[in-house]
Amino acid sequence: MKQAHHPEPGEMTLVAVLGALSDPIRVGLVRVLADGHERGWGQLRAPVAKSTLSHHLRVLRDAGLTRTRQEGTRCFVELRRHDLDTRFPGLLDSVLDAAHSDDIGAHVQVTGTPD
Amino acid sequence: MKQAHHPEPGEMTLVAVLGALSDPIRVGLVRVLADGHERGWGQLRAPVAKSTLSHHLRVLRDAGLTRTRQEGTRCFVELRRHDLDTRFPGLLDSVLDAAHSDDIGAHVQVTGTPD
DNA sequence: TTCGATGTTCGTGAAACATCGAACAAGGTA
DNA sequence: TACCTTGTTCGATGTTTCACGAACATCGAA
Repeated sequence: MKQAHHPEPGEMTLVAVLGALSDPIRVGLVRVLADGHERGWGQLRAPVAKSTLSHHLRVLRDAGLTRTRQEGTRCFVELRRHDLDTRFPGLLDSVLDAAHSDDIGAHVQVTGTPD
Repeated sequence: MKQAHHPEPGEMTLVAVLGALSDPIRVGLVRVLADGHERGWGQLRAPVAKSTLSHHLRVLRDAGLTRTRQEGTRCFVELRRHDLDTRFPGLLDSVLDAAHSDDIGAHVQVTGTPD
């Protein structure tokens, strides 16, 4: 389990961010993380195999949307809201608004148990 | 040359719009159209073959970002800014701001001659 | 050290995408 | 009518993406 790369705000590209958000599952993940809380992998419930979920989380991370932290064998994700808002002002909010009103990615859920 | 389908605002989906914007050439096209003027195909200068340009314009149209009008054998495009702003408030503006500050899609140009 | 839990990576296949050139259709023009 | 211009569609090709299960690596607990 190697430490993944997180792009600096300056390394983030608009096209990569929009590409990362052009998938319902990833929009669902972002929605789930939008409350600002860090979540453990295990809390994330998405209708895909774990390797596929790992893939989607990687796409989000590589685009700079999320930050991954490792603690022992557990992993935690959080939304890089501040970095995003600084780099692309207003973008995340408008996407979240639209995702909410259209209920995109609703099949991605988070369990109540903290781990 | 058949008449293309334009989705109603209610038929537009967030994921399709973001997917359409996850390509530098298409972002460039949107930037060029962002001044609100209608443009003829022939004014659009992009570093791709004409069939590829046709493809990109179709993706934009299918996602609901642009409207195509036909006049004789010429075609004209314009940005559906009002529809976009109504359907996904703030989204287009934040994307255009980001595209401008990062100069995304700058290799897409528009010639001065109206046709 | 052995086992179980947690994620990542690999190998693979299907689908989607970007791209091109060639062929085509339709409207003007000579 | 013949030709030219304009844009679409088609077929081929190579790349990327999404998906899965299996194998692997790592850590903590028994």
